[in-house]
Amino acid sequence: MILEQKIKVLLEKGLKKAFNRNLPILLNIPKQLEHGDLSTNIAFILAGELKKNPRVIAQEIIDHLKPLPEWIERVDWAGAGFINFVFKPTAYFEVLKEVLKEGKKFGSSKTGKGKKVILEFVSANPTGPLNVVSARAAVLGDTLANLLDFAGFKTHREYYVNDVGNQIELFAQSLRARYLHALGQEAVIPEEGYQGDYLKKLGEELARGRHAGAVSQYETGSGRHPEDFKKIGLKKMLDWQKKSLKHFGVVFDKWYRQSDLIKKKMPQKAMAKLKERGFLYKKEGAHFFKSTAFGDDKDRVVQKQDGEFSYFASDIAYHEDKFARGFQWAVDLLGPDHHGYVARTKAAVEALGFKPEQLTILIIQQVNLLQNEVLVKMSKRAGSLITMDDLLDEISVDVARYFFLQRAASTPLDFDLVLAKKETPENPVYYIQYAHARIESIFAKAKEGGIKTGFKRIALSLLNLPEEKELAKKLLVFPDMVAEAAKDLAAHPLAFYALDLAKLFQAYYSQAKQDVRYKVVDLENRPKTEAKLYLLKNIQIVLQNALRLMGISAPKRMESKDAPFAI
RNA sequence: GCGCCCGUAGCUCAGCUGGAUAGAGCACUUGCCUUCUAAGCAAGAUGUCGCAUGUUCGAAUCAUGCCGGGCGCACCA
Repeated sequence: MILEQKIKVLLEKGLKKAFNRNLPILLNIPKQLEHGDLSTNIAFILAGELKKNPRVIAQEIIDHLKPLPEWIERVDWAGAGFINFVFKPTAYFEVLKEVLKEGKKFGSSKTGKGKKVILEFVSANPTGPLNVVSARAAVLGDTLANLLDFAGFKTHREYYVNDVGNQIELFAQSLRARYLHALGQEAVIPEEGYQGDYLKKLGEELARGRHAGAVSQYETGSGRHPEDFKKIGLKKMLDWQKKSLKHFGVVFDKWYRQSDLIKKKMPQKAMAKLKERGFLYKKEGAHFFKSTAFGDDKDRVVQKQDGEFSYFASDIAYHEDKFARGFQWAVDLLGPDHHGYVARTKAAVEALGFKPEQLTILIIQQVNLLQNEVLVKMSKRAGSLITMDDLLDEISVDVARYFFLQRAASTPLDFDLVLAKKETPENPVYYIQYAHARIESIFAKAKEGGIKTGFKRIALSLLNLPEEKELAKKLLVFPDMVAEAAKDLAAHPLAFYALDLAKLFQAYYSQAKQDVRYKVVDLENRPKTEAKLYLLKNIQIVLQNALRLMGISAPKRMESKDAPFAI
């Protein structure tokens, strides 16, 4: 909070005068209103050192804070020795001018100092449509990128395409089999291949093209070359994935192909570097990376007995390249099945000569898709999966995004499709959007009454209801929440914050039914109306900022009132 | 066996750089629509914060051990 800094300085001076000490001061906002606006436990910390009663210390500190700035009403100690500050109510509303001035930028900061950060997320195999787990990763990664941008970082969203290796071969073979089936020929889908319906359709599509005689660029001689299936299939899948992601509001800056990396011989180069640094050795015909030197459980194969590089070798090269491209910080979002990867990847980064803190790996826990409380088993190869697209057939992007953002990445997510649909009417996201829309319509009402909303001279003392102070407080805490969330790489505080703020507003608004003092638009009392609108404008700005960071729309009207959630 | 995540209200989860009476959403009960959208509001009930020990003036929060659940431990990607 902006006022917090001022209190800190005040306390520092007081400490110096009273005890000649210089301690880091922690302030927090008490849960109980009776405990004031800000409180500190500094007396407890000093008590240990000075061997004195914290209450006595607290009193001494308070004595040395005088004279108090005019915006502080009083300071006293309470409980076992907490020092509590109580502000004059107008202090908050005064500071709200900052919110108005900063508008869209309110809450942003320069803490990132323009540091270049690459976020890699989703990175699913390009062998099929994206499932709901990818959806979670996509929404979280996208929101974290927004958050980091807002906090002053320079972010880059990247999708790593595993277009090399066994899975792709199996995928191509599966597609080829489907294609041949469509032509009435015998063919077998590999045992570990991809059974999904989408490949059947694609195979048929390709076969139709052949019969029509329209397509030939993929054909060599009499039939399609096996490589073509890889190429065509890959393109189709990537286009599909891009489209699905776009529907979720997620657009990547770059789709980075593993095959490009291999073409450029980057694994070789990275391995050479590791060797040079002494972290590579040969055993039983394979090359190992000495990841145990950096805390991994065991050393990892980077070049197999058959001479091929392992997937991990490409990954090492990929991370090397991230830093070579000038990113100072790499954030990887991985699925829960990849958490065994954390130690070795961090080890690789360190072995390549980078600092361990330059790579942050976030594990996103699974999404348990439930249908009537029964777990839906998903397997891409078997073709039984609920895709991102399916999800958006059921619920809106706004709801989906909010749903995924409500939970910490480390928490598994239970998602009952039936329940999600049913719960839609009470979904918090509509509640938040409603708060925003409601403010909009209040402004429309005010405009009708010819109320000016330039906010030139606002009589702040007219904002004298306790809820108004609470609202202002909540608004002023927004930048701290954003900074904290960015620091923790956590998006869920945004979701909770928005809900809290909406809740405070809705409660405040509703009081007007019982109590005219709460009525915003009052043409008989224009100064009061303007003051309240000033507060509401600030609320709206902050709601917009919070929603924008989450990639959720801030509608001016809530439509379909009569049949709110007919599906 | 080793490693990672989780265990907080009936359900799903916040809170966890230790702080003063542990929160939200959903579900439940009871009220409230001549007044800026009732997609709403108010009131009510519910907790051995998995268990134990320790550190501390103070522990849901930190440490250690245990119990329970999930996931991972490939020369696959």
